[in-house]
Amino acid sequence: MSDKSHPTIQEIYNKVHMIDSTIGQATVYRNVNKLVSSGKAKKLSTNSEVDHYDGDISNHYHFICTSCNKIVDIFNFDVDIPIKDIQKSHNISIDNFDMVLYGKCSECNKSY
Amino acid sequence: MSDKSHPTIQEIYNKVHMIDSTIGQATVYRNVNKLVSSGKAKKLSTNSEVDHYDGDISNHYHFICTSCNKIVDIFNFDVDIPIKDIQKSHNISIDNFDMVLYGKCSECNKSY
DNA sequence: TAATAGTTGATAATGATTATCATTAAGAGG
DNA sequence: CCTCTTAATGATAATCATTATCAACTATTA
Repeated sequence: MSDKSHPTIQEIYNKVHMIDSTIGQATVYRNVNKLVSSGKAKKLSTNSEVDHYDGDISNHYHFICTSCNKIVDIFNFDVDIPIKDIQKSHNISIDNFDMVLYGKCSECNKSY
Repeated sequence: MSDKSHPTIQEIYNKVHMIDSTIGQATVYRNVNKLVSSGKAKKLSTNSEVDHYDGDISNHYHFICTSCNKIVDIFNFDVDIPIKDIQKSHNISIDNFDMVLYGKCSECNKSY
């Protein structure tokens, strides 16, 4: 839950397996899914084939660098205003969202 | 490209196969991927296991009803302002984004 | 202690996507 | 029309992430 690296299941498994080598992949899948379905963690669906997971369930965006594939949290913006507007204008209720921004991070922009 | 239903590959295949039954799945996969990688269509990665595709590459959000799984386009908001702010404050360049909102549509909110 | 319910690890099964490959189609000169 | 080269196709096999299965183990309860 404290991991800020947005790991994949495989990365979580590797980490867990280091600590306790008796734990299998299935257990990691089961427990991560349990966290997600109980709302204690979030699944990040991206354009990459593997899902990433985030233990931070607070409202924030994600930025993915299309060069180095790094995932960065984006916190400093007011997300409530557009959400409320959309709810009102479309007569829907929004419980949750995933915003994924794609582009180049500052490091990858430097290199040419 | 004119299909506004955000179809899956399977749905595209079904439609295409009706028109010309000699066309196989592989061809649909290949050509849809070609459209996506050349920027003429977009892949929508959602929390569901199958990807959906959108021939409309203009900037807009998507709303997915968690009851009936309907996907709705959300156009009426100004997406440029937060994007520009984020680019400036994080020193990144954003080429593209996916915003997926999850909740209940007006029809599913009515039923109880 | 005994009974029941829940969790686990190993492995098989599933299902969406991708790779392979022989065949067919398309294009470019001549 | 021909030949040559290159690209696209359909069928099928392979891949890979995820899920289901199931016997063994653990926890809980009475």
